[in-house]
Amino acid sequence: MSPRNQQQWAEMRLNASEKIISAALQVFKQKGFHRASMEEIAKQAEVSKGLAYNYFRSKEHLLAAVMERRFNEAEGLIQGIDEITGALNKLATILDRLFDEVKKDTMLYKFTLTVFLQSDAPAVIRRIGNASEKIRSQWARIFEVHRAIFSELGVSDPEAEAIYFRSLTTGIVAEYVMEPKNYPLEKMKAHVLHTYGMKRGGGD
Amino acid sequence: MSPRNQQQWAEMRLNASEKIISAALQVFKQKGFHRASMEEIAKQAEVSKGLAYNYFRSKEHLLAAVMERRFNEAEGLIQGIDEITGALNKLATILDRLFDEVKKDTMLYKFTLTVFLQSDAPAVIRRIGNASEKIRSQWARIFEVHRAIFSELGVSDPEAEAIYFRSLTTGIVAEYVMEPKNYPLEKMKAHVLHTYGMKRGGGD
Amino acid sequence: MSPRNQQQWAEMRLNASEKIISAALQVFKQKGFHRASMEEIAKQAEVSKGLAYNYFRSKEHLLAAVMERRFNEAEGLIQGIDEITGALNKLATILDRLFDEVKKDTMLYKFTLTVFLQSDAPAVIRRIGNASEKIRSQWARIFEVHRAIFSELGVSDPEAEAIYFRSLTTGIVAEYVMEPKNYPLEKMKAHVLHTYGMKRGGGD
Amino acid sequence: MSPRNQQQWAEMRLNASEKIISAALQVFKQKGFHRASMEEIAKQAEVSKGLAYNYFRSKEHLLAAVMERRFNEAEGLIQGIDEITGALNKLATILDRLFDEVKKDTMLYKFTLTVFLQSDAPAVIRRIGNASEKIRSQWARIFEVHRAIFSELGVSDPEAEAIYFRSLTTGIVAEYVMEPKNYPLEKMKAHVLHTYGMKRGGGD
DNA sequence: AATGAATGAGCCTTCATTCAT
DNA sequence: AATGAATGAAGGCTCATTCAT
Repeated sequence: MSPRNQQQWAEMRLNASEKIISAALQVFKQKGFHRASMEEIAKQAEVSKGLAYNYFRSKEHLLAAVMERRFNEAEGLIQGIDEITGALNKLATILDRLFDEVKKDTMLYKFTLTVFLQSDAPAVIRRIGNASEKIRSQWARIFEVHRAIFSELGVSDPEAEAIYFRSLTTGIVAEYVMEPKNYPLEKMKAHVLHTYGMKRGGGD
Repeated sequence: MSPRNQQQWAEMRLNASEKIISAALQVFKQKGFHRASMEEIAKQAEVSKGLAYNYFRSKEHLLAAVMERRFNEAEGLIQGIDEITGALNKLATILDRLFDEVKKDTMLYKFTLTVFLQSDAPAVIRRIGNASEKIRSQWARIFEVHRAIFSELGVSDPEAEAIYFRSLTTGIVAEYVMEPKNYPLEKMKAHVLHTYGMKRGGGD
Repeated sequence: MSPRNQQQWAEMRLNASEKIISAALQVFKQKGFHRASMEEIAKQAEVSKGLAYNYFRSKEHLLAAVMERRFNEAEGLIQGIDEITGALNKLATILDRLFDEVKKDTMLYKFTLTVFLQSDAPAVIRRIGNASEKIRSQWARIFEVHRAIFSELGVSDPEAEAIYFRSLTTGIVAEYVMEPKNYPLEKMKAHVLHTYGMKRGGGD
Repeated sequence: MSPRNQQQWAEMRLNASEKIISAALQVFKQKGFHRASMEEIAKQAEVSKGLAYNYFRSKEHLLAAVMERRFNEAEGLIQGIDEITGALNKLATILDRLFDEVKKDTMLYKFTLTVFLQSDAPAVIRRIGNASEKIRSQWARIFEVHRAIFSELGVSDPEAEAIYFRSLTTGIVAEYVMEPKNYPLEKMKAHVLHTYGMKRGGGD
């Protein structure tokens, strides 16, 4: 009743909610969305199944929350990028960060890609609203950064180039997560940078 | 002895088998592997559930058969490519074919990508043997064609370039199937060709 | 934290669990293990199918639980036997109790024997652990009582005699449950006692 | 059409029928009645599933046929027993033969016992007629031999003794097949003979 | 007589979700 | 807020049996 209690409650809620989202991500990464059960997620979160349903109306809503958080974290990829001098350096930094993360947490990226490719999952997320808007805006912000870099690089159609770049990195990540053991990630990174380096040189 | 001769039996088996595989692909495309039920697949194939299990030991085996057939069809992408003059033309043809197909049957490519990204599906296919070998060899053949083209293009490291190219096309396809309405597929195709064209030009 | 306290939860679990075990035994007795369906067991227990799986991981685990309880009840056969004077009286009491039970609940003994003879069932129970140990120790305790009685009877090899006795009673029960209408159970009981009586008599 | 053809057909029928019965017994022994599938039985018999159904109207009818043949073979246990001098020797011979067989083909006896104990199987066999009568008469003949032996032994109630003896051997076999490794079959045989030997001695 | 493709009922099991407390 | 017992709808899979040839 007292404001303090309310705050405590709010914190508990936050904590529990966060714990559940984290647990869900863990289990989703291991088993994929369909094979993950609310039972296991709740257990992993050290929380009752009922509580999970207090916070998230359905398994799909929980997925949406997981994806939303993922996108919030994705901002790290472009954080402080403005302070780096030189478009190529920016690009290199972005690739470094992305590929490092992909190597460190391969399953995470596998899972994320799967969600976006699932016949129904993206639709689900879109439908779920709340998450949708945040994800969309986050996505847009990242894209904008890319566009700016290519603009700085003096590319003729920076928007197209940004889409091209995103496709390229998506593809590299996708191929990597399919067969991490055999995919020459570092070589591909060098290849990408080399390509853009040549372009810049050639464009002058 | 036999009321039907060998050939007749074989034809019956093949017929039913093909019907089931086709139906499975239809349903997989619509719902994804997990949401597709054997019941629905059988219904789509106008066949009893039991018969499906007569031909495929499990839903996963059916998936493997579907994927195997997909890869057989994938050969079309590189068919007769040798008769085309000029590495760039070959590349252009491959991209034309691929992107045409992706546009015509977007769900098919979405499904295929999903299968390869699923946490467990690739392992499944690998485990299922029979299919595995054919897929692997088909995959290798396509890759070899790519490599040869880049070799012809005079690229310094054709193998790396082939991997890069595959990643690039995978990424473009992936991004396209995620949002077909908004993705500038044609522009990207032009971009890819332009990129390689510049390279060739740069080589002059 | 908990809406119910530990004890309440435990009681609920025990209640439902017991209801399911009892129902399972009923259905197993009527139809045998293989013909009994979880559906029917749940219905008999006035419980949902899902709940049964909440308590017992599989039909086989349920069987193990049923058998474990049976063995706990089997202790009744030797309860208070020490307080009876005279080895022959002890033997007579054991036979009385056993045959009375067999007559009262013929199907139960039929079922129990079947379980132990099933090609796979004993292996199953052994595999299921938990139950296994209790059953084994219970079995051993009963055997020990028999051995002691024959020891008291002055038989030369009490252990062999105990095995012989167990085989004999198993056989009588088996033959009885096969054709209860026609098997002269009482006469056989008298015969057994007479046999051991003669032995004692012969010792005089 | 010609008599010769008819005979050939009859032979083929006999052969196929016998092959199927043998195969069924093999599979039943390994898996038990319920886990055995007509598919596997037919395969084992190198015969089509359809043919099996030409000979046996149902799986249960096939079981009945299997059991009937078993009983025919069971006659071997008492064959030529009349030519042995001395009731005790006859008894010893019967036990030798039985226990030898049980040791040699434990699964066979396990299966047979299971069939008779199954909640429904005996009823099934009874219901199936044809087999029933043969089995019943065979059973009666064996019992008669036992009775005669005990009569010769000078036992006061030979019929009761025969039932007792059958129960005893049933029990020994049952206990043995449950745990062949640990059951002292030879010792029990000696015990049985010793018991009857004492009786004879005591009866003088 | 003989084949094996085809059927469909039935079974075990899982799991998202609800609900009384 | 929190618990976990309880539900019931599916879903994968098996298998006895039928049937056209």
